[in-house]
Amino acid sequence: MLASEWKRTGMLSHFTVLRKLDGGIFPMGFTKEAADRNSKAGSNVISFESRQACRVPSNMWSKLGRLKRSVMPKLTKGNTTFGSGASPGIMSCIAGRLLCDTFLCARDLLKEVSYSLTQLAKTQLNKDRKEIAPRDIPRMFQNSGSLLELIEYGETDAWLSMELMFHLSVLPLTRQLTNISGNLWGKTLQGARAQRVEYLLLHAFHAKKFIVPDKFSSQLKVLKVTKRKLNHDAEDKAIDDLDVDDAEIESPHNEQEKTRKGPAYSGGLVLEPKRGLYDKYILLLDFNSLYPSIIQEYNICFTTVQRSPDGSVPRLPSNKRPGLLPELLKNLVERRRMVKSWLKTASGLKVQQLDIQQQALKLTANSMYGCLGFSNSRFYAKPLAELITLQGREILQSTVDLVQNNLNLEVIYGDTDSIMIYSGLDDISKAKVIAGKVIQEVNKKYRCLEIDLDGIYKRMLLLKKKKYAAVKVQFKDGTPYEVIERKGLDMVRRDWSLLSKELGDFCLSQILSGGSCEDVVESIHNSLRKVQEDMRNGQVPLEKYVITKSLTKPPEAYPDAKSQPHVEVALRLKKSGYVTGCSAGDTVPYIISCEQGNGSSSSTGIAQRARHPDELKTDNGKWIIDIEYYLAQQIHPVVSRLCASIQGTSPARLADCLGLDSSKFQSKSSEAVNNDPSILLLCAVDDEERYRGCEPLVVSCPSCSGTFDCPPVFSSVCLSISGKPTDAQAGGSTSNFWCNLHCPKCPEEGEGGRISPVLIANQVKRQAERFITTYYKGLMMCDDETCMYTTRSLNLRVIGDSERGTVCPNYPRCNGRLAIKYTEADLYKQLTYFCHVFDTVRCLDKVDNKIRIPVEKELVRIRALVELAASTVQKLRDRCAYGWVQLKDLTVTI
DNA sequence: ATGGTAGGGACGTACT
DNA sequence: AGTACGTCCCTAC
Repeated sequence: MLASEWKRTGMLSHFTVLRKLDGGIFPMGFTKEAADRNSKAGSNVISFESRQACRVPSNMWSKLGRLKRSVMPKLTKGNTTFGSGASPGIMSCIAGRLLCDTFLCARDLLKEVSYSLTQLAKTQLNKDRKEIAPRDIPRMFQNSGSLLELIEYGETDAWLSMELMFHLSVLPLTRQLTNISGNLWGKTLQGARAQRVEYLLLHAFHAKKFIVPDKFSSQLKVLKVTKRKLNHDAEDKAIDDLDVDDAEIESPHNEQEKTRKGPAYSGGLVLEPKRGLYDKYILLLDFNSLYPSIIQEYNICFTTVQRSPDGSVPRLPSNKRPGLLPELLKNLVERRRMVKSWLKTASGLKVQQLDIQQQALKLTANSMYGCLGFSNSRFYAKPLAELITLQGREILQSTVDLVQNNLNLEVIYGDTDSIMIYSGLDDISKAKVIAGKVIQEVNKKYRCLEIDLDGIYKRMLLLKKKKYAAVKVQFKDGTPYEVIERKGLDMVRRDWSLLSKELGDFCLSQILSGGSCEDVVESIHNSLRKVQEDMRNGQVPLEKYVITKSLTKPPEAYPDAKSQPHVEVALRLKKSGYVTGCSAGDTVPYIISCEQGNGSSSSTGIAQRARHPDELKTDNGKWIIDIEYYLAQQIHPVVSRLCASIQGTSPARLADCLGLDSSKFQSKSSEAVNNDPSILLLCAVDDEERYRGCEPLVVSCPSCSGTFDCPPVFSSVCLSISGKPTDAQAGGSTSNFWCNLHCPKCPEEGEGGRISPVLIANQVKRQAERFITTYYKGLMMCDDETCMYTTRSLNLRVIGDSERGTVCPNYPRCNGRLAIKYTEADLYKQLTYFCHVFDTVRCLDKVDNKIRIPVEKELVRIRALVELAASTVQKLRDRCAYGWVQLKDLTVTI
């Protein structure tokens, strides 16, 4: 139906049933208001139930379903099913009726950050939904006006769910899928994909007079396996009356699959990407429906493939007579081609119907392979699935070889069924010619398989396997326009905060803008500064910091959710009454665990968890939450992150600096760490500061025991690394990497005199400590802008005449004067310098032995984090006033 | 009861 | 302290 049709008044009717809250009454005037509305509508649109909840006459309740029943089934019977809110108990109540769960459908058909009704109404239907917190409901029962309002919200929710169903064309699509496969519509609506393929194959094999495999329940399988084992033990070779291949049933249970689903066989080939930013045309070619095509190309079927008894991958069939599977797929493809041809001349509602039909045909063809590899499928055929993926890998590899070796083109990436070719051309029409040539050459080799041009990228940033972005050139009526495509990057993932994603997306758009390197860097820096400022001023909405994660299992599946903090939270929310129906697939706020490490070993970094003795108390069955404790928990990730930024700092110490109760951040760190002065830097870091005039870092050489100054220009500390020392032992406490900073007194060759980052880091720490306890009283430095001379007052050597003041010893090159600074700022400056060197040393990227993070940026980052933490504290405090804290781990990376 | 594998990345714990 | 390895989540295909 068109929307205009079902939205017509009178097409749909509704009613609301209302009951009192426990121990409550209906507000004054409500009864009359409801009666008025009913008489106005001509029917009972509002009816209220003054008696106990759910007291339905025993002859009535089963009318919900089409099966007449006298005993109410247990509604919670069975697991609180995967993803769905309806348990088998509930399903049995509505037997014979179709249940369309728009939450499940939306999750299947759409890509959204959240699948809440509010979010979907906004993005799909462009409608605002009012959210009512459960805690507000009692208040709304207090007067007639607000109660009617509440009723309206409830009715709106029902309406929105239904509108969503129409919007997503759930019914037409599932009906088509069901018609194609010949299964039950109700099952398709539940999302039983494997069953659709099962029925499709059942019908096809039955029509050809094959005997189909038996269907085993999982219980039967277990029984059979144990029985078989017993038989083996007794060396009893008696024939089992339920005979099935040993390899197929036993192996999944025997091997790793017992411990939750490792892959059972190998899948698609992913090429190692040639990373980089490409700015000339890139061709994206991919095979159309690779796996269905392979089945047809090589005639892969139960009826054709000869399986080897040892469970190895079978050989390709030599049988030329088409098997059933290829025939079935061929049929689906042909039907789809026909539907698509009708589509060209169709109009109106017919277009929509045909389009859905072709979608359904494609979905069916594509899901066949997956079910061959599905261990619980009636048609489970691991050898076939393996053979198909093996062919896929070989086809991709041979295509790459052809393109590279015979056509002399550069393949920069490819995944399962696609290759990307860097043309190196500025001219799109020439690039297209190349694409045409490749397509021609590749397609020559195959009968059914077909490679095609899937897109042309103008620019592309290739970062890692499955992580890239590109400017895609598309055409509308012949005129080109550009779209940015993002694959696998942070901003397409749901588990990053909005702030981080927006910022990342902006940076990406700049990088792909084609502007000069300087402009791009400038503009990215500007945006980072802007965000930093916004965060400091509290202009970033709290929601942008929030991270949410989904549950893959129902909360009940985790009895003591030690390693699933979000699940633990979900359980608590449920118990506290705020969330009534939390189930797998729900998105829950991510809050860190209350558990502390087991204490038996040190953990990576200093991210120990806080624990408070009064964590949760129960009083008359109600949960009492220590707000301060939760506050500490909320901030703890932030604090830990900061600590990780500046090694050697304890959460407690940092909490102290941020004005928090440090006892709630107590970790097992040693006293020495707690006294580390680097924490003091946090309050003083200023990105405007320069370190000119700071006391240089003194490094002692491990070989000759002599000392020398670390270069005062910090970028020169950021040297590349000369490689691993030969005796570097994995697992030892020494670093595997070395700066090419070299002791000037030791010979250049050999191992002597090389300085490791760890050594520098230790020197920095020691010197910073010494500095802070002894020498901070006075610093003398030259006031000449270009001069770097600094000295401590304690060992001052002065050149010049005392009447004119103290002259810089760099005389005669320098005419500056030495000024004595006693300010605290200088202390911070010096410490900042140490910190700077320290962090520089820590910024070694072990992947390609290059230092990636310029020191200035690191400082900006630390400062931003400190500011963020401080403002977060306040925001969290505000939030706590309402009860549950919803702010999550902050992972904004500047 | 309710298709597949490959892979990145965060995080936690055990081990050396 | 550093590493190895497993779990979880989400994505690409």
